[in-house]
Amino acid sequence: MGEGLAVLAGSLDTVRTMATRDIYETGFDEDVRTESSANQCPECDGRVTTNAVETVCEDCGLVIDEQRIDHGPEWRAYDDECERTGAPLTVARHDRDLSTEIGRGTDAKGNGISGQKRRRLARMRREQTRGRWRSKAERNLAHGLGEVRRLASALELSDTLRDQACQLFRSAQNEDLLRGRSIEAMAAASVYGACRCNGRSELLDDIVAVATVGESRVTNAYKTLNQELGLPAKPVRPTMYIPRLASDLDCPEQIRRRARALADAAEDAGVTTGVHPAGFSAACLYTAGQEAGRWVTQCAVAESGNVIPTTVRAHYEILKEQVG
DNA sequence: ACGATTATTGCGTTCTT
DNA sequence: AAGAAAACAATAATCGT
Repeated sequence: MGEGLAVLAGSLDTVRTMATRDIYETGFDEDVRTESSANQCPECDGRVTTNAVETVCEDCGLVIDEQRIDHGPEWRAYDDECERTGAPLTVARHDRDLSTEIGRGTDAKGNGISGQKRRRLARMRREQTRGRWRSKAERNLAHGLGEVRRLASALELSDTLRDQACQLFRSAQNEDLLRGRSIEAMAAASVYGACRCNGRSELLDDIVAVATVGESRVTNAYKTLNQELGLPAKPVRPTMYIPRLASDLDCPEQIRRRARALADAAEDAGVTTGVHPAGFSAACLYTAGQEAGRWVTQCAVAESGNVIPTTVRAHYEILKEQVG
């Protein structure tokens, strides 16, 4: 009995430890990305990975190719109830771009319009504009999607990613997550969520930098978004910080490559779970610098990674063990 | 600058109300 | 079921060399 309890206590301890180390490791277990060693980034010769939506350089973040999914037109049998045709729908506009615009000046044949007819058209246009938003919710949706589009454009995200963000915003509104939160905050959170779900290296700071609201509000919105919708967000990995920190420190190409290799090896070895990604990344750069003969100090890399030298030191020790 | 030691923080678990 | 508390790992702060 006593022995059994001891064993149970031991296993519980292990479980708890693992749970604690899981903070930065939540999300997908399997990595859907596949490496294509044949491809190299034209900008920096970095390694290139391809996922479901795009091919992107891991070093500089350059998007090399997008794999758009085009299922072609829908061909259906005659006994199907409906046929669909026309321009593709988009999730990026509140009315999916299906609304009618009433032009001015000319009719369909390009002839001029005058007099009574013009006044009638003007009235129709006014009513059309008034009736465009059937409800407050729809108005909010249009506002939110506009903001998402603006953010996506400011961050130079791909159309695919932008549409995912728009879809997230729609879901957020459908789940009534906007209550008590600003539309701008949820829009920013949607963009961030889309980035995280695709394993992109954009950080919260990057989104906040172009957002119109403060970081805390975006954080709050993203938290609820993540909780309520159960986002398949991928963990933030140390390798995501390497290019950022490297350019921040004017790092030589060779050292950056070495730091990447170190970070990759560490991730494979599973020693990066539960640690501050930026801190570990900073340690990788420091270690690579040491190997190449004292390139930067611990303090320097720590500062650019927004951590303290102690943290860099702790991971530096681990990296030395790894190498040796 | 680097290393060692101590303090703080944030987390999930577990016990309690 | 919700909150308090003890326990733990990672990080920050501090001091000494």
